[in-house]
Order: sequence, then C-alpha cells, then structure tokens
Amino acid sequence: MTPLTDKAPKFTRDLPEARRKQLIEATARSLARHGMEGTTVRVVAAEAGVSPGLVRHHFAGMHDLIAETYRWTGKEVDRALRASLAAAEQTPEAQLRAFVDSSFSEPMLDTDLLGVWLTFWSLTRTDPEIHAIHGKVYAGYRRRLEELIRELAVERKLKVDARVASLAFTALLDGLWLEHCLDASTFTAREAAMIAHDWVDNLIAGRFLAGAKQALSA
Amino acid sequence: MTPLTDKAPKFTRDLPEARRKQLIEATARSLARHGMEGTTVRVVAAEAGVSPGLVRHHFAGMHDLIAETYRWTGKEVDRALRASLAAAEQTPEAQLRAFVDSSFSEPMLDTDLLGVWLTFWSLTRTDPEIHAIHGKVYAGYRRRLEELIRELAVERKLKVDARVASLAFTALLDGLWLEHCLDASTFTAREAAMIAHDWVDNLIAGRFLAGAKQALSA
DNA sequence: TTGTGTATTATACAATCGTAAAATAATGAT
DNA sequence: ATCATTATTTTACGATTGTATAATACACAA
Repeated sequence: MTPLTDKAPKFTRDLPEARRKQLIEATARSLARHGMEGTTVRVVAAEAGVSPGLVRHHFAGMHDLIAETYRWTGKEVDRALRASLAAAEQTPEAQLRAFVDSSFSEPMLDTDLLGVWLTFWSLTRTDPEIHAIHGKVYAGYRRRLEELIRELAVERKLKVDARVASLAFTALLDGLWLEHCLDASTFTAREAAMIAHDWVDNLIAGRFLAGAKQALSA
Repeated sequence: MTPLTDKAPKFTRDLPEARRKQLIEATARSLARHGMEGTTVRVVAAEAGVSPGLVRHHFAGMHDLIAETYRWTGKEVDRALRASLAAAEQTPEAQLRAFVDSSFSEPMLDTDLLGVWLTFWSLTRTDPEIHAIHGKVYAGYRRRLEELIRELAVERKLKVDARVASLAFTALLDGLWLEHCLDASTFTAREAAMIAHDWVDNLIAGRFLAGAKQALSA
C-alpha cells in the first residue's frame, strides 16, 4: 500500500500572496460563524486547512490578520457595488437605484457578511488601527453616493444638501441591511429595497429636507 | 497604626439583588470599553470592586451574566425612551418627535451604549439565547412605533402601511445612531435628528410609499 | 456574646489562548 | 543530481481563560 518510489507530498507550497488570501478568507468565515471570541489562530488555520504556525509566518500576528481581513472585506464589498453600478445605466438615478438593488441582493445579503461587519464595527471602538481602516472604507463609500446625489441635483435642478442626503441614504441602507440580516423574519429584502427606492423617489421629487432649511442656522 | 479594638471590614455584604445589579453594570461598562474579548470574569469583578469568585456565586456563568446584561440594558433603554414619551405631548406626532429627540440625546448618545449594543448584535448571530432576547427587545421597540404611526394615520386620514413605515423608521434611526456613534466626526447628533424629523414630515404629508402600492403585489 | 447562614474571598486546576523557536520538506536553481 | 531557499509543520512555553472547591468572615438572630 505504501508507495515506494512515488511519494505523496505532506503539504503543497503556495505563493505568499495566495496563502495570505486563503487565510484572510478563512478568517472572514470564522468571524461570521464563531464571532470575534471564537476566531482563534487554530480555528482559522483549521478552516484554511493549514497548520496554526503558518498564520504567524504570513502575518505579524492575530491582530494583523484581523485588520487585513477588514481591508479585504471592504474592498470586496466595494468591488461588488462597483460592478453593479458599472452594469447599470449611467445616469444618476439609475446608479442610485442600482446601489439600492445590489445592497439587498447577493452577495450583500449573505448573513455571514453582517457577522464579519459587526465584529469590525465593534473593534472600531477600541482599536485605533481598525478605526482608521473604518474611516477610509466609509469615506469612499459615502463619497461616491454624495457625488451621485450631487449630479442628480444638477440634472434635475434640485436644491439638496448632497452631503446630508448621502448621510441619510447610507444610514437608511445600513439600518435596513443590519436589521434584515439580524432577523430575516421581520421583513424581506424586497421590502427593504422598496423602502429605499421610496426614499429615492422622494429625493427626486425634491422632498428631502425641503422645509427644514432654517433648522440648520437655528 | 493597626487598630486594636476597631476592626475594618475586609468587605461588606450586600443583598443578592444589589450585587447582581452591580455586576451587570460593571459588565456593561467592560463591554463598552474593552469589547467582548476583553470582558472576562476578572475584568468585570475588578470593575465592580469584588473578587472574581463572586461572579459565579450570583450567576450561572459568564454566559449567563452577558445574557442578563442584555436584558438589563434593553430595559434601561426602554425606560429612558418611555420617560421621554411620557413627558411629551400625548399626540401621535409629538410622540414620534419625542422618540426622535430622545434617540439623539443623552443617555442614548453615550458611545458606550453602542459598544454594548454591538456586542449583543454580534452575539445574536451565534447565540440562540441572545437571539431570543433580541427578538423580544426589538418586538416591543417596534410595536410601540407601529402603534404610534397607526394612530397618526387615523388622526390625519393617511393611507400608510404602519408595519412597513415602522420598519423604515427604526432602520433610519438605528442607522443614524449607529454611524454617528461609530464616528461622531462625520455628522452631528443634531443633523441626525434633523434627518429623522424630515422623515416624519414626509410621513405626515402622506409621502411614504405613496406611489409604490403596486410594487407590493408585483 | 455566641452561634448560624451565606455572601465573599482565596486558591487551584484543566483548557486554551497567542507567540516563539526549531525541525522538516517542498520547490526552483545550479 | 545536489544544493539552497523558505514555506510549512511541529513542538513548546508562559499567560490567561472559565470554572470548581474550600476557606474565610460579615451580618444577623438568639
């Protein structure tokens, strides 16, 4: 049974880049399934199918791996969003609609993503490095929305504070996304999308903060 | 220096109820400051000024203490909200406005509260007991809002789906609250309140899901 | 003042954590 | 075919985790 001449490798080597990616993806899966406390060096290694020691060979430590996983997840979400927008019609409204639709369909609806995101939000409060990453991720996230709303305002000749509108929009999307993923039994992804589209309807109709201008200087 | 007749007690006894409350509050502070991973039996005990062993004397275990802290925090938030509503005018609109205002002022704005809440949200995904508590807390939370919107609709003769409207409202509030507490530099609590009040404005004007009825049955 | 209950502390223990170091072996170059 | 590189595994260590148990001593009743 034991091969004499032919030897089966005990493990296969991989390029550092590829291995790092595998470990990052394993970390994301672990964070989603077991949370922060359940995500240990050994669990991640087992999930990736490698030995625990390999983690410290490719990353400075567990903390570094977590931070790197945040950066990767952020880029992944950004990539999915960007792809949806690219596939849609290149008008401000169509882009906003595409943003809504992709926010409430795969792979965004993956409840695992929320698990990962929640631990990052939680870490944001205590960890300065994670906090910095969070700032960058959300800055890009909102900058794009703000720009879309600004273009929409010009196109439709609307008087809207693009910054505040983008804040309201992201808050609504995040809130809907959060609560749907937390407990999908309360409302469907379709209802969430409907609510968000309705917000866009009102924005286009010039009904966002239409009568509250004086509240700003009050 | 050492007192001969007068003896200083090494510790003071307390009623189980009082001690449990102290430990729960210490747990909340620890969750806010150090997150889930940093909240250990010893840290909580130190925060409460008692010995680590006392935790297991009053609670079945660390997990039980966390769950109990969720129940307590949920009631505490509910109490603060209820007090604000009671102090406000007893009309549906005034009640909704009070709900908004108290959501973006002390003690709700306490960034520590978000820290606690985030760990609970995170636990909701993996822990069945925490998930059940979450369901109860949010059910009451939304039931009150749904009822207020229903009353508002009757009073103003509006055709609104109170259930969906309450979902949108809580999502907007939670999203604004979450993102403001995560990074207070992006927008102020006042702006958050302004956005939420604007949503109420549009609701009263009958502009919530005004043109999307057919989308429901599509 | 002397007991009695039990809240509280003190100590101990097995399990698991992140990390460090050495041993091994797969892979490409010579 | 042999070597050198280094990705990977293996083993080990100190620190910390939650929990269990025993010892202590506060508070109250008699």
